[in-house]
Formats: sequence, C-alpha cells, structure tokens
Amino acid sequence: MILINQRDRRPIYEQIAEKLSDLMAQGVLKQDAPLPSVRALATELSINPNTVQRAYLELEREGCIYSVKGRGSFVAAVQQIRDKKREAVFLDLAALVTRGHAAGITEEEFTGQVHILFHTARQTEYIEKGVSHD
Amino acid sequence: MILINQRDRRPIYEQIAEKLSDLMAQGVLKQDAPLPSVRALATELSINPNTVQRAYLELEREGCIYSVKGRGSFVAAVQQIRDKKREAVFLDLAALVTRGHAAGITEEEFTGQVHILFHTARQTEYIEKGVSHD
Amino acid sequence: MILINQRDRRPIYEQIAEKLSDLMAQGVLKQDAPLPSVRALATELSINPNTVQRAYLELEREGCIYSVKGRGSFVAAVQQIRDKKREAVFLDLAALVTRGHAAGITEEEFTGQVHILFHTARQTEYIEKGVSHD
Amino acid sequence: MILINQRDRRPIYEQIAEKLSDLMAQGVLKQDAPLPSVRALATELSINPNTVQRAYLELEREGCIYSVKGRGSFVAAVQQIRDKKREAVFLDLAALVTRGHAAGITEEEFTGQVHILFHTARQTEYIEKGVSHD
DNA sequence: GTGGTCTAGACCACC
DNA sequence: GTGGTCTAGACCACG
Repeated sequence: MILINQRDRRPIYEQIAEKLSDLMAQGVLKQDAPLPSVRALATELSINPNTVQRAYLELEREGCIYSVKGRGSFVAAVQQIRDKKREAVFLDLAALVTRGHAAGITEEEFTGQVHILFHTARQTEYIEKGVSHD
Repeated sequence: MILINQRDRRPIYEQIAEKLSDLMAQGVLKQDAPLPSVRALATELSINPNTVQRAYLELEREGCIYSVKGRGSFVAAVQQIRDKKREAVFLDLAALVTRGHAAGITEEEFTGQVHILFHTARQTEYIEKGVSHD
Repeated sequence: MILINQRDRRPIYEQIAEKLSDLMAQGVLKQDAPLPSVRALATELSINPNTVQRAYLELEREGCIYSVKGRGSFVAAVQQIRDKKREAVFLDLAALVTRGHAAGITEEEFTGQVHILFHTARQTEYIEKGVSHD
Repeated sequence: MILINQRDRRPIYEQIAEKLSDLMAQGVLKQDAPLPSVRALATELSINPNTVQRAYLELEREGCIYSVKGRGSFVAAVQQIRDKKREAVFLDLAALVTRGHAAGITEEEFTGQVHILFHTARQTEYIEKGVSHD
C-alpha cells in the first residue's frame, strides 16, 4: 500500500503522512476507517515505530486523522482533507507560476503543458482502475 | 536586491542561489557581468561569507556562473540558465498536476487559477518596472 | 583504506571523493553499501568532519552516492560511476594526446608507454589481490 | 598568438607559460629568440604586468627561458624544453592509465582511442599548416 | 547515532 | 582586493 523511497530527500515520516492523506483524499481510506496500528505499519515497512508515530502525529496535527487512546487512529472528515490538499496545491501553483513567469514561460505554454499533464493523469488513472478490477 | 527569509525551510545558501539565478534568467544580471564579491554580499546580508561562498559554489556547479580566483564571479550563458529554469518548472508542474488530480481538482479549475496567477504576475512586473523608472 | 597526500595540489576533499569513487568503480564498495559515517571517517583520517562532509557532497552531486539524514550515505548505481570514470579518462586522454603530439611524441612511442604502464597496473593489481588473500 | 581563457580554472600566468613553452617546443619560437617584453605582452593581452612577470618567472624556473637584465627574456635550449614536455606527458599518462585501469578500461580500448586521437591531431596539424601558408 | 547547515576565523593562491 | 580551502565548534532534523 505504501512504498518508502529511501533515496527521497524528504523524511520518511513525511512520505508516509503524504501517502496516507493521499489515500484518504482519493477515498481509498473512507471516513472514520481505522488506520493500521503504529506497530503493525512499522513492521510492514521495516522501519522504526517512532517514525510511523511521527507520521501519525503529523496527520493528527493537520486534522487528517483523530486518535483514540487505546483504540487507535481513524480517518477524519474526508472532504476537509481534500480541501486542505487542494489549498496546498493552489499555494504551490502560485509559487510555480511566479517562477515560470520569471523564466519567460508564457501563459499559453503553461496551460498547454497543464492540458497534456491532465490528459496523462486521466490515462494513468484509467489504467490503474482497470488493473484494480482483478 | 536579495532578501533572506529565515522562516523559509530551505537553507540560506539555496535561497541566495535561487534569487541570483532568477535575476540572471530575468536579464537583470547580464552575461559576463560580475556578481558581488563573496565578502561584500555576506556583509550586506549580515551572514557568514562561507554561506555566500556555498551559494556561489552551487551556482557554479549548475553552470550559472563561473568564478575566477583573485578576480571574482561572473554570470555564465544566460540563455542556458533560462532553459534550465524552464525545464525545472515543467518538471515541478508535472508533480503538481498529479497531486492536484488526486485531490480532485479539474483541468478547468487548474487552468482558471493559472490564468489568475499569470495576470497577477504580469501586474507585479508592470509595477516593478514602473518603480524602476524613478 | 584512504591515504591523504598533503603534498598533493588537489584539496583533501577531492582526494577523498576520488579515492572513494575509485573503490566503487572497482567494486570494492558494492551498490547500496553504506559508506563510513562523516564523523567516523574524519576521525580515522584525523581531519575536520566538514572536509569529509564536502567530499560526500561532491560524490552525491556526481550521483555516486546518496545520503539520507539520520541514516548515513550509501553507494549509488555502480555501473553509472564506472561509465562516468571511463568517459572522464577518455576526455583527459584527448588533451594528453594533443599535448604529446605538440611535444613531438609519436603514436608508437605513446602506445609503447601505454603498454608498459598497463603491464605495471596489472602487476600491481595482482600483488594487491595476493595480499588481500591473507 | 596567445589567447587567455578567463573561464579556465588554471591561473592566467600558468596559461601564458604553457602556451609560450608550447610555441617553443613546436619550434615557432626558435632558440635564443627574444620573447615579447613583459609590458608589451601585458598590454597586448590586457592583463596586469605582474601576471606576465610571473609567467616569465615560472618559465625561467623551469629552464625554458633565460633573462638578461636590461635586455629581456630569450628562449633557452629548445630540445631541453621538448624533453621536459615529453617527460610531463608521460608522467600524466601514467596517472591516466592507472585511473583507466581502475575504471575497467582494457589496454586495447585505450590504445584504440589513442590511435584515433593521434589521427585527429595529425589532421588538425595539416589543416593549420595549410592555413599558415597564407 | 546520522547527515545538513551555519558561524567564526584562519591561511593560501591569484591579480 | 578576490575566490578557495580548512579547522573548530555549534545547532537542527531524523531514526
């Protein structure tokens, strides 16, 4: 379900947190569904439980999950997570447009590339859904 | 000319390197123009010369500048810098579209936002140019 | 494992980086094998950790190793390192032949010397392997 | 006659010294021929006279030229210069073969490349001689 | 424990 | 004056 990329410059806990919140935003993890226990996920990924713990802490801080002592962690309101992600994307987009504009990229070039990329994203999604039918 | 944001997660030397390469890509720093000396920029920004040195090292490695012992550092081929920046922007855009698509953002929403942001960028540029006429 | 030559004109960090990448190209350090920690190597060589750090930075930039915060540094794709080194050798060879030709060295003299040197290199390698059998 | 490459990492005085000794080894500057005066060469190359002075000092130290107070500098025994250059080339070749051997280059590959490069060098020389007939 | 960043201050080669 | 290297020692984030 989750793949850790040791070569990725981002810390492992961040990779886990992002991947999990992605799954929530995409609806794979439904609202109020239980997340795997810290120890279970740590074992599965062969990493230190502290690292998983920190990922969960991060997610809780962001309001993506809520933890109940002795019972575990659960997915918070999915729509809220989605909104957060959307907001983050638009924030990063603003920075990217600024950089692109400074580098002389025109709006037409930019939107053209966006069109291609969205097309690719839809294709990929289609293929993955097809595979998931197995 | 350069502002360091201590709250920025990125290291100072990276902020400096990016800001300088931006100025080159925008043509503010012309080809073969001398950059401020390591010590001068360090004094101006109230930081350690080693940090500026590292920023220059980074830029030299990327081929944005060339440094000559005893003479100073100079802007390399501007067009090449521009191309590098464009490429980097499109690379980051690909990741961003993937994230946006996963978060349920449609192509229309995305390009709509791009349009607004480009408009803002052009406005900002216009104002800055106006100011520089003083 | 690594010997620093203080009389060498090249900086220490460069000597370390080259020696390490040599070990990788020769297969002594296998892919994904951990390198000695920055502090450990610094202590072993009786130099400042910053200098080792810079050597590792150099290697990472060249794509020879990848470093993970809190875990250590590891050998990247060995074949790629080998290819880089081959390419660099052939590049330097081109400059050397130009110089030799200008100095009146004939192709026969040149290849004759190359033959002797390769013979020596093979001998040295043989001896080293013999020693490592102890 | 001499072109300074500001982007070259080597100091300017070294570039000048090498270029001049090249011209001597190739016989363009004959034995006991006068070199341009320090001031003249400095003016011609638009550089600091100190730099030219240092280049001449270097050449004198290597025994490539001899200076007579009040009269100028003159080319020393050409054959000796040639020998020095040959020696230097063979020394560098030894290091290069070691590096190449470590990178897995075979003697056949190496000499094959040498053959190609010598062929190219002869071609280039031929063309230049043709041009110099003007 | 690890690597990454930064400061402070020194020395060198070059121009 | 310039850039380049090195040391010493500190702090941070990560596992």
